[in-house]
Amino acid sequence: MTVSRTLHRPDRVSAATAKKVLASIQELGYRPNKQAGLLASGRSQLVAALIPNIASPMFAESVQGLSDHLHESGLELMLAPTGYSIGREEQQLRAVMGWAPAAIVVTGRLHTAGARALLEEVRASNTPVIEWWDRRDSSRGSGFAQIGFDHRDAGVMMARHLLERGYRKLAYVDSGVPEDFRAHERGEGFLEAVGVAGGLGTVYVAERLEPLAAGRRMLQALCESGLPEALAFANDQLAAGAILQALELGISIPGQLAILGFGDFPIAAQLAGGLSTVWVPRYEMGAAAARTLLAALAQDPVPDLPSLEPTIVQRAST
Amino acid sequence: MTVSRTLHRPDRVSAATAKKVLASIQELGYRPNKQAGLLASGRSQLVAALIPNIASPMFAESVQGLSDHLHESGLELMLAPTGYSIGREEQQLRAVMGWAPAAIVVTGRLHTAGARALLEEVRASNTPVIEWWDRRDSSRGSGFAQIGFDHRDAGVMMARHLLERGYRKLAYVDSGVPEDFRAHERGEGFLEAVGVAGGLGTVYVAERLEPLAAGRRMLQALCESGLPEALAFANDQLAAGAILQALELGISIPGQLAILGFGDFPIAAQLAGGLSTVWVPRYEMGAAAARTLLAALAQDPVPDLPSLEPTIVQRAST
DNA sequence: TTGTAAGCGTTATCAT
DNA sequence: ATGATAACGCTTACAA
Repeated sequence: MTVSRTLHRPDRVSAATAKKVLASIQELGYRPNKQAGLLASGRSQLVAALIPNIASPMFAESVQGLSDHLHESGLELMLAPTGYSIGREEQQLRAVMGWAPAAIVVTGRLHTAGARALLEEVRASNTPVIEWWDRRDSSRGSGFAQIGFDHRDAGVMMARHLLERGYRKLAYVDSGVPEDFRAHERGEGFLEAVGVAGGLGTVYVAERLEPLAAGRRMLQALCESGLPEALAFANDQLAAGAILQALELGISIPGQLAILGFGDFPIAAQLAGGLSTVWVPRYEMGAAAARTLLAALAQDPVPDLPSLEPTIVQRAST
Repeated sequence: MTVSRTLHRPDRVSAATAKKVLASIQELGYRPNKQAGLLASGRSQLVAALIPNIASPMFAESVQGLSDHLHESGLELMLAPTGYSIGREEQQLRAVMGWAPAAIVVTGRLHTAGARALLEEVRASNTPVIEWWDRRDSSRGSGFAQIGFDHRDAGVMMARHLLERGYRKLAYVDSGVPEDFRAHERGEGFLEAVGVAGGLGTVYVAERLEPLAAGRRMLQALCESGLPEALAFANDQLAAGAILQALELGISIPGQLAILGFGDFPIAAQLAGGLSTVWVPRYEMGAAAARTLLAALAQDPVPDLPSLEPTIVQRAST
C-alpha cells in the first residue's frame, strides 16, 4: 500500500519512506501491473480508436496527433481498424469494450444500430465517446462529442470554388469505397451546390484501385466519353493521378480541364504547378480529440478548440 | 465458472447448459472483463508494437498487416510511437510492459542498453519479442526473432544496380533523420559497393523537411554544386521530389541524371515514365510478424515465411 | 458435467 | 504517516 501511495499520491508519504520505496523499486526493477491496477480502481489508462484504415494517410496523421497528446498524459492507445465497414466496426467495438477503455474514439457519425447501442452504454458509464472526422450540427444533442467538420459543407465549398472561377460543367469523382460515407456526402453537397447555381453536375465513381492509378484511369475514361470543364476528386491521390495522366495526354490544366483535390497532402504542393485542393486539419483533429477526452476524464470543462474547418488552397490547377 | 467454461472450453459443457448460458449472456449483455481475465490467467491478449512514426507510409502498411492477422486471432494491438528515438523507445517499452502484453514488436535491431535489458526480461518470461524492419544474419543467436532484411545489403544492391547500368559517379541521399539507422546502413552499403567497384561515391543528407520538398531542394543544391551521374535516395518521396524538380529544370532523366528510390510506393509507378526503386515487403513484414508471434504463442514450430528480401524494380529513371 | 475455493496484483477504506 | 483487510472479475485446480 505504501508503494502504491508513493507512486500515485507522493504527498501522502513521508520523504524518508518515499526515498526508501523508490530505491527498492529501482533495485528490484518493479513495474506496477496496470491490469491489476485497473481491476482494482476501475480506471483504465487505455484509449481505443476505431479507424477505417491504418495505412491510409487520411487517418494516420490524426492517429499521430491523438497518440502524441495521449502519451504525454500517460494514456496508451489501442487501435482497431474497421476496413471501412460499419459491421466490422461494431465487432471491433465489442472486442475493444472488453478492455474497459478510458475513452473511445470512433470515425464518423454513421454506425450500425448495435454499435450505437454499445456507444450509448459506454457513455452511460461516464466514459467519453468521441466521433471524429465528421460533424453535423443538426444532430448535436442526441449524439456524442463530434470533432471534425461537415462533409456536405465541404462538398458545397468545393463546388462554389469551381463555380466562382467560371466553370459550369462540373463533375465529382467519388473514391469507389462503398462505405466511405464522408466522401459520398461531399459528393452530395457538391452536386446540390452546382444545381442551385444552375450549373451542370455529375458524379463519377473511381475504380477501386490504388488511388493514383484510379485517377489516371478515370481521366482516360472521361477523355473518351467527354471531359467536363472541372473535376473535383474525393482525395488528392485520385486528383494527382488525373493530373499525371493529363500531362501525358497533353491536356492543359486548368485551360481544358480544372482539377480540384481534397486533403492537401504533400504531393498537392509539389505537383506540376500545384494542385488546388482542400486543406483538412488531419493532425489537429487528433490533437483536439485528445484534448477533449483528457478534459472529460479530468472532469474539466470542454477546452477551447481551434477551428477545424477545411479551407480551399488555391494553386494552379483551378 | 460455468460461464467461463462455456466461453473458452465449450466442449467441456453440456449442450443444454451452454444454450442457457449463451441465452443469458445475450439477455444481460455480458462481456467478460479482459483485464480480470488476464490477471487471473497471466495470459494477455494484447500485442504491443513500437514504431518510429505512425503517420509514415513506411510503417503504416506493416502495422496494417500485423493488425489484420492479429485481429483474426482475437488479439488486440497497442501502438506506441517512438519518434525515431531509441531513448523514447526505452520509455515506451517501459510503459507498454505494464500491460503485460502477450508479445512485443520493436522496430530495428538497435536499442539502448536499457531497452535491450527490458526486452531480455520480456523474453525470459516466455513472451515473444520480434524485431521487424531489420535483420543481420551475424547477430542471430544472440538476439530476438528478426523479421526483415539487411539494409546494408539493400544499399549494396542499389549501388550495384546503378553500376551495372554504367553509372560511375554515384551519390546516396540520406533522409536527414538522425536516428533512422536503417537509412544510414543502406548508405554505408551503397558507399562500400561503389568503392569496391572503383566508382566514385558520396553521401548527402537531405534537409529535414517534408520529403517531397526536401528532394526538390536536394536536386536544386546539387545542380549548383555539380550533379553526379546517378542519385540513390533513402526513400521514394525524396526521389519523387527530385524528379519533379528535374522535370522543371529540364534535366533529362536518366540521360543527365539517373534516379533510384526506395520503397516502391504508388507514386513510383505513376511518376513520369516511372521511378526505378526498391520494392520492400512492407505489408508482408507485418503479416510475417503476426504469423511468427501467433505460432510462438501457440507453441507451434516457427512457420515457413515468404522471402522478405527487397528487390529492384526497374523503371525509366535508371 | 458442474461447482467450490483460492488467488492473480493492485487500490479503497478504514484503523492505527 | 503507515498498515491491514477486503474487494475488483476472472481462471486454475480440485472436489463433488
